[in-house]
Amino acid sequence: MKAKSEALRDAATGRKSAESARPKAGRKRLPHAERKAQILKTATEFFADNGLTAQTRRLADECGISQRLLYRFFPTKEDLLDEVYRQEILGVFKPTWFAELQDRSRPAEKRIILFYEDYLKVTLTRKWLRLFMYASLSEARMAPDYISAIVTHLMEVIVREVAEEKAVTLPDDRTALHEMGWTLHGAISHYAIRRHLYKASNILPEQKVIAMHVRTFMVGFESMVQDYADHLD
Amino acid sequence: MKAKSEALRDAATGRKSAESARPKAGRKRLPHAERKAQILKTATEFFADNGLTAQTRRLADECGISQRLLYRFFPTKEDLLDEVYRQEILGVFKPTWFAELQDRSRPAEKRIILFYEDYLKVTLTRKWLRLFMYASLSEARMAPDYISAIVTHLMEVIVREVAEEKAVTLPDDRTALHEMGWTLHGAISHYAIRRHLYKASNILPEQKVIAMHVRTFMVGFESMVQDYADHLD
DNA sequence: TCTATAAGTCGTCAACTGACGACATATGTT
DNA sequence: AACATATGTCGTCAGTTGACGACTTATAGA
Repeated sequence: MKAKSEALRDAATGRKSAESARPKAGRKRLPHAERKAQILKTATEFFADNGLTAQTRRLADECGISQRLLYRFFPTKEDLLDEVYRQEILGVFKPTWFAELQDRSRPAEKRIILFYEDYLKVTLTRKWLRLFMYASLSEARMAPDYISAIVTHLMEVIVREVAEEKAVTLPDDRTALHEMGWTLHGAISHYAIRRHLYKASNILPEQKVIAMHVRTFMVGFESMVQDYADHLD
Repeated sequence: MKAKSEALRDAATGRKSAESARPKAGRKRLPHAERKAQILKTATEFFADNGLTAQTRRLADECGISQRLLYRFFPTKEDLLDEVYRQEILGVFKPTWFAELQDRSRPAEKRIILFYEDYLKVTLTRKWLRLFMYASLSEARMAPDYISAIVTHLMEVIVREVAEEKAVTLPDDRTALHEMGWTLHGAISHYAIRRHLYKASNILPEQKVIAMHVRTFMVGFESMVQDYADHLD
């Protein structure tokens, strides 16, 4: 490697100009499970920052261990990536969300706001979002089919709950239901994308944004359903 | 490279198992400008598919030329990437959008729908979106500040136009105005992201989705503004 | 204290990668 | 036909990678 494209390369490899990494002098010899957990934790941040193509040597530096040791825990880099993905991306979804969204002792708007406050907390972090994007972009079968299915289901639940509360009759087309839900979800997700991927500054606080988007969704709900019905070809 | 992580590697490098590429036997010796244009066109697709870390050799294959020839046109890979970004990502924004959005001889809803139909056509394609995402994720200064500024401006125009038509008084906080616009823009952008990045199937046609989201935005506009005012701390 | 074993490192291999000097050839002009 | 020049290729260099065999050493149980 000559010099011209150092910046690009460094970004992709995870190199830091001045070499940070912990003082590898610290304590050593962790038990297997503990070391593995530490590697996974570090790897999550590392790959989220530097992309899935970042190098194992840099990761090892970041962990304060030799590159060889990584291969005592994971047969290949891909296996490591798989485990990071499974734990950090898939692992954060909470089955309780479905139940809570359908708890009709509370008004739907309240339920949806509470859901999104929790949802944003675990999934729409810098770490999660960047990792998810890198995974989505890669051709790997790690692809977000599973997540897509979960979110689609969440959308359907949200739309049905609002319709129930507002006594609105929904169309039979479930795809349309999902798209209606995505109206809200897309807006909120995009807030997170803007914040963590586009590094936007001058951004409103999370709670306010959620409240605003949910309100808009609730108020426009009837006419959205009506509009769909009107546009049937 | 041994064998285990072939799939991952191949995805990142742009290799195709059975080696596609055009029959490089075809006609040769294009004039400078023509060849450069061909390279840029191919490079756009190539990097959109395989990421910014894909290799120059594979790109050369894809172009049907030798790797060396690439360096007759671009001093470094980074320069090539810069030019792709400038042409394909930045180059598609149309200054006329601002004027058209402010043409009050038409109803605001109509203007916004027309705008988004055009906007989706040029920016929210697979090629554009993936490239934009890769660029956003990379630490490179190629970062989307410029785009962010343009879109933010578009948002402000849209919000002001709707407010004018509906005779609604807007808050002074411009950040709030932008966030209101992002309500709509995020929802529509996210539709494209879902479609091209998450490879979602079962998706409603573009026009319908735009109409639905714009309608929801228009109907909920007053209460969104009101809600913002209510939540001032 | 001795030792088995788990925890960890060194050094290296082969393929990959950006970059480029040296060389080859098509094409139009005279 | 001869030539100048732009178009294009070959081969190679040096630094980078994922992967792994061989080796070292801390630590707990006998």
